[in-house]
Amino acid sequence: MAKAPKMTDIAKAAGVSPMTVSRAFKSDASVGKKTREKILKIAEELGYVFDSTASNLRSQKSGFVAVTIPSLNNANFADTIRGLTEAMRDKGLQVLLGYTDYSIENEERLIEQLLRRRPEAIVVTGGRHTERGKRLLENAGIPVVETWDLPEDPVGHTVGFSNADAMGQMVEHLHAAGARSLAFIGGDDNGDTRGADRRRGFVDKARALKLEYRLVSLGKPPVSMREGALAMAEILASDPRPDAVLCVSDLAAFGALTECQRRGISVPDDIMLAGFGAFDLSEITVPSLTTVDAHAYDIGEKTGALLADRLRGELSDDASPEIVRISPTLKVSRSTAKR
Amino acid sequence: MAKAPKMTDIAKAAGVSPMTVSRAFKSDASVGKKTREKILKIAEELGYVFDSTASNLRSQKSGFVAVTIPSLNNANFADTIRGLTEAMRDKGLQVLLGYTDYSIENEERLIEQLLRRRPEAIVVTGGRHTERGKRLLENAGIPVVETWDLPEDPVGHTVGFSNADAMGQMVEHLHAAGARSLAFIGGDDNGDTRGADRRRGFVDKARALKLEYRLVSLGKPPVSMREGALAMAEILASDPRPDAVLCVSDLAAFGALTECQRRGISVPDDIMLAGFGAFDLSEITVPSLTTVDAHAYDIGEKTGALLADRLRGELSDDASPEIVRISPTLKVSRSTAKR
DNA sequence: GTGAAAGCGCTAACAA
DNA sequence: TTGTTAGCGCTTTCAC
Repeated sequence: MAKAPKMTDIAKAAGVSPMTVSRAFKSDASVGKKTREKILKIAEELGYVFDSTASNLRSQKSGFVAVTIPSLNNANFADTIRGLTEAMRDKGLQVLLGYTDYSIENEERLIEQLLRRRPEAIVVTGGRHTERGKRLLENAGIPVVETWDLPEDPVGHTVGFSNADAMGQMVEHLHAAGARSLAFIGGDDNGDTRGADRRRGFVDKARALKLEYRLVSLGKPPVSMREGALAMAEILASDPRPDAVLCVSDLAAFGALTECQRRGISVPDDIMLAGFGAFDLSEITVPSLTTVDAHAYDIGEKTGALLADRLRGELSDDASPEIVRISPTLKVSRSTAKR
Repeated sequence: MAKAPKMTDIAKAAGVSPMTVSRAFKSDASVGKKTREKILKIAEELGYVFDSTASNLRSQKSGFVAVTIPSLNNANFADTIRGLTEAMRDKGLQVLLGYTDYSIENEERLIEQLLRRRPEAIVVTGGRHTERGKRLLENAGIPVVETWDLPEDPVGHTVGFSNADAMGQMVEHLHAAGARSLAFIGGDDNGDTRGADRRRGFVDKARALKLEYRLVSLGKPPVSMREGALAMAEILASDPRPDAVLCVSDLAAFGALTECQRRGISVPDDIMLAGFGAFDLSEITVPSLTTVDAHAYDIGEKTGALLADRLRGELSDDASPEIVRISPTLKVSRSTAKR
């Protein structure tokens, strides 16, 4: 196969200068209409593929927005990425994605790796980082957005919500539904700050309402369906049983629900059950799960909109770190509705 | 904030040439141990971040492997990406990911966009492409891998399996389990070739075994849990009912299962049910779902291994397109085990 | 609307 | 082990 043609090859073939070819590939540049058509036709015929690697270096714009999420295999984060990708697409920006497996040490390595690609902005999940990770973000010289959280000391912009408050609302709902003793199924502390915040919100609100409560913690995050089932088995074996079980995610809640099904325990009549995250399955389980919709897609979309603004007006960035608060919605459903 | 330091700045500060700094950042290059340590220390102090954008241009190596998947929000594809990412990480290669929403027109646009970044290889899901998409792949001048399928006319390498055969095995299993009339829940044709192949495998095998069968098709892929439930509702309303229902994915199967639960229909006693994909939930539902494990993670890992080989020995590539056959495993479980 | 010259920040190739 | 020179394929800048 012949060597891949470059811009000068197209220029020669079209009888114009490389600069004109370059302009022909930008939609807004000033090129004669016929000239452009001719150039694009020749380029297609020769199988020319624009080299953004060179363009990026010269123009000092990569067209990337770097993003880190804890896990690919999580519908919530996938939705956020979709929202972000779609908000960016029109602006000609591409998402460069990496996952951390819920480890801030991995996050640090990932951030460094991503910054080497010279993204125009970086979006991270959560507000907890290693010291060096945080320093890398601060010194990156590009807009930084922390999502899915409201960090106390944000690095840059924020698009998120209080996981603790959202879980607190859930506790209030269960209290109103008649529950007086609760259990919380979640992971250990390490890594998943959102999970830890939810647990904290649970504990604080349970105390405030003078409810009995207990915590069932499993290994490191994310808590799987299977672990949810194991935790529920433990809870069901206890005496007295709690009136309601709250879970760090719908996946854990679903696992817990199946354990009830296996044992012939009725949800919500024998025990109420709630999840977090409004995953697809929460709507279709029997009974459907009460959960919290954190509006994952919106988080991505609003992050994209925020960045689109910032990347337009050059200077406007360090001027004003922005905080976009998302309001999670409590979705009450059958699993907490005693008949 | 001061301007970001570049290699020459580090060189000056360390009293060496830029070339030595460059070498200090490659793990295998020949630099004095003390020199390297000094350089790395200074770089860290000055907050230097290596610019791979420039490196890529000069060395004509991007360090990217481009990957397209139909959807981010699918645990199977997420697993494949994890497998691929982990196989690549050691080789210093990064995955550049894009999703097509199950549309080969989107795929074409995506391929073009990805190729502009000059990836060192490209991995696509499935073997069906637009004409121009296929041409782009053929002319890309880099290794191409098609996955999750065994295309009749592969562009380059293949790491996949026959979706039709796998579903055929499932039909055989149900036949052996005593089913004589079957139904298949799946999507329409457009886009999801894997789904269409599974349906074809279902039909062919059902005919070969002289089983009665029917198809329940829903909108465009992916078939959701909700659609699975709707399809099952339709099937349960029919008379006579089929003995077994096969679904294009575990997600559809789970939706179908919940519909049975809602109506007090016992799976497997009243009707047998099977899915595809070995999603997490298949193990934990009540009853657990018979499914096909396509070894999604392996697909990614083996693709990574294949590419690592090809990207090492320069010439070995166009020499021999490789076909790596994955053997899906039938996972028989409670949902097809009549008591 | 188009072109010429210079250079983005690294590293290949060669030299010492 | 270290340095020098040139240049990767584009686009900025300035000129016409």
